[in-house]
Amino acid sequence: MTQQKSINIKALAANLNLSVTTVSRVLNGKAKQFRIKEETEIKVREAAREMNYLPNQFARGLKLDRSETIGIIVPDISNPFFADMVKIIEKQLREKGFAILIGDSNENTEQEAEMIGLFESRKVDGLIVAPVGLQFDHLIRSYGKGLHMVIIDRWQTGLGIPSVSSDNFQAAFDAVSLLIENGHRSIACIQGLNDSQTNRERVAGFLEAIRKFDIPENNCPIIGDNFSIDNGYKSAIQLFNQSKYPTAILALNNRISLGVLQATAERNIVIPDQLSLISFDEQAYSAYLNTPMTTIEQDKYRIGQEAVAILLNQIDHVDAQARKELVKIPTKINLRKSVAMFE
Amino acid sequence: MTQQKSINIKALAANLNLSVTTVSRVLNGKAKQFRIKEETEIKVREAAREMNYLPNQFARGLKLDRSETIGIIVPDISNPFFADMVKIIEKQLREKGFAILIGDSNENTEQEAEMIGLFESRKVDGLIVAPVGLQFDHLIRSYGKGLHMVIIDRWQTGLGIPSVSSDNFQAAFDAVSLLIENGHRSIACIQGLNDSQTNRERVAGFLEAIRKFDIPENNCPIIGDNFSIDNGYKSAIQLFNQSKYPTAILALNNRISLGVLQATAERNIVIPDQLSLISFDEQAYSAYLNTPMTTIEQDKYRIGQEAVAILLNQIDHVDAQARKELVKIPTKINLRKSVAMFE
DNA sequence: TTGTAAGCGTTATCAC
DNA sequence: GTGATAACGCTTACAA
Repeated sequence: MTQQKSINIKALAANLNLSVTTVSRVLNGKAKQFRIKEETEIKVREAAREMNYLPNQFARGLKLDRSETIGIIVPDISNPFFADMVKIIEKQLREKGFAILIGDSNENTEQEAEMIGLFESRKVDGLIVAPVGLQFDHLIRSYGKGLHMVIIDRWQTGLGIPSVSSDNFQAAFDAVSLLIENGHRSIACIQGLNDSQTNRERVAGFLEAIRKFDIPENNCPIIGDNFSIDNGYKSAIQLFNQSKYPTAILALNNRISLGVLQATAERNIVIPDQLSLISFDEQAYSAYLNTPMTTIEQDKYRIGQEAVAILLNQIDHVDAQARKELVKIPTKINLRKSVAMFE
Repeated sequence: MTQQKSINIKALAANLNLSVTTVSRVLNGKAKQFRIKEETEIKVREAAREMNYLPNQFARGLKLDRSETIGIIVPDISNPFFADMVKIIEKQLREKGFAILIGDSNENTEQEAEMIGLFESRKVDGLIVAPVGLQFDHLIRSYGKGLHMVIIDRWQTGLGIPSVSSDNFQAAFDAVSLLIENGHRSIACIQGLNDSQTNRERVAGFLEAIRKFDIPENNCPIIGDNFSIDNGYKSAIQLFNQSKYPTAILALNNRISLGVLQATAERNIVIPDQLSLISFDEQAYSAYLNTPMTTIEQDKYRIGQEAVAILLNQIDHVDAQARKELVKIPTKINLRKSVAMFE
């Protein structure tokens, strides 16, 4: 069975004894502008609905050089953070009539670049991309060629491409301040991929808080090297093997804190009695753990909203000069039982 | 800044002093077929790469009535099950050269139907859809019109549309059998949306196991009415309020079991000492909970693989008659510490 | 071995 | 108020 040709504007016009021009005008909302009889307009609209007319977007796109389609590329859609981002962005764009092409780069820069080609040849009107984040030249090149683009989450300084990201520095700073205000004087940071911008900022916020409150840095180890469960587990075990381990841990993402939980269960360390824990990334389960976890939650909704707004601005040629290079979105802390007053 | 026109086949041909025909043939891999000089072929390929030629898919699609694009519609991409499905399907289809249009129906049938229109006008070559699952006529209509389609997860009997789904009956049957073999004689089932096919099958499997082992049905309450955390929580509390509550719970999805966890924490019920628990849906956190949870894991990879295979078959007009209406994919149990020998 | 030209379904320009 | 027609960039039947 082959896809049945759906009706086209020519057939629709023939059916109505009208020219394609008139039909096209009505269907594009230009009836007033061309002073088309109201009677005609109604006839056209009704027939279109009845005959289930759907404009062929190939023909439309070819003529208008516009697809009403936006591409989204994320490094891993099975990561709930990105899945949520996609959901939010898809909804907003669909409400504006756009369709969404999705790409999962699988944390692979080469695939990311390939996808951009795939999307360019499908003439996307713009691109929202959460890059792998280690190389950016292909992005810069496409943006330079005139492809409308917004980067979310994993930006980098000096890219020249509009970006939207959480205020990771402030988030870490606030979380650590909270721990300190609760009496903690020895706080460990289990970090992720060292040369990602995200990690750098979170670590910087951690350190800044330590310094501001004059906590000896020696009491506050920064360990770990990637964003995996395993790294969280191993780093925690490493801490627990010391005679006097820190009274609190800041985990720089949700995988790391899962690893920490595994380690505490194994060592029978009770949270928060023997260890306080704050983790980046609110998750569906965060509130339902044995000890509900205090988390740093990113405002995905606002990140998506800003990204969409900036992209549509680019597409509409508006505000070309007023664009900020980086929009920082504040985070919030979900205070739960995994943080206790120490001493 | 407007999107810079990328080079077209005409310009490319002019640059090479060749006709567009020849260039088109080379680029479509028909060089042999038309006995184009190898020298010419190489020249063309090099120039295309150098000048960064990308075929305009509007023009191509208009001519060929084919988009090399597949639509995927899911009811909620923030649900990790569907996010994983999308990841798997996207990868497989991209490897075959397809781009993916994504739609999130937000558990709303009307939006689902609207999206199908959006995708049809973009001339998707086919559709993989996990429907909301309460109404199917719009799907049947589109499929009847010749839109290639595969349904995953939430199928229904008698649809006439090829479907791929986990063997929910067998999964529940196996899980309950396991509990019974571990000495449990009073097992509760906390169910989800009552009139969804998925729920029906899982409950049927639960009952079948109970009967097969001659467990009194009175000892095995089936309660709950939707797939939410809250329903899991309330149902569990309802059970715990009885003087003698069941020794084991089967939770029909991951949200429900989160609610159960919340209730056990609140009531200081220790898993598995006082209660065994098996939950549908393996999750990232399942293995890292205080008591690692025994889960029923769906084989998303195989579901995706089968769905893609069936869809591509439809598109290639192959095997039109050999198609099965429903492919059932076996599940597996991840045995962890939340199930204990009772007595 | 390569080229010419028609046609896919729209929209926009110009004409009436 | 409405219509005829060129053009968008590609593939392909037919020519050479």
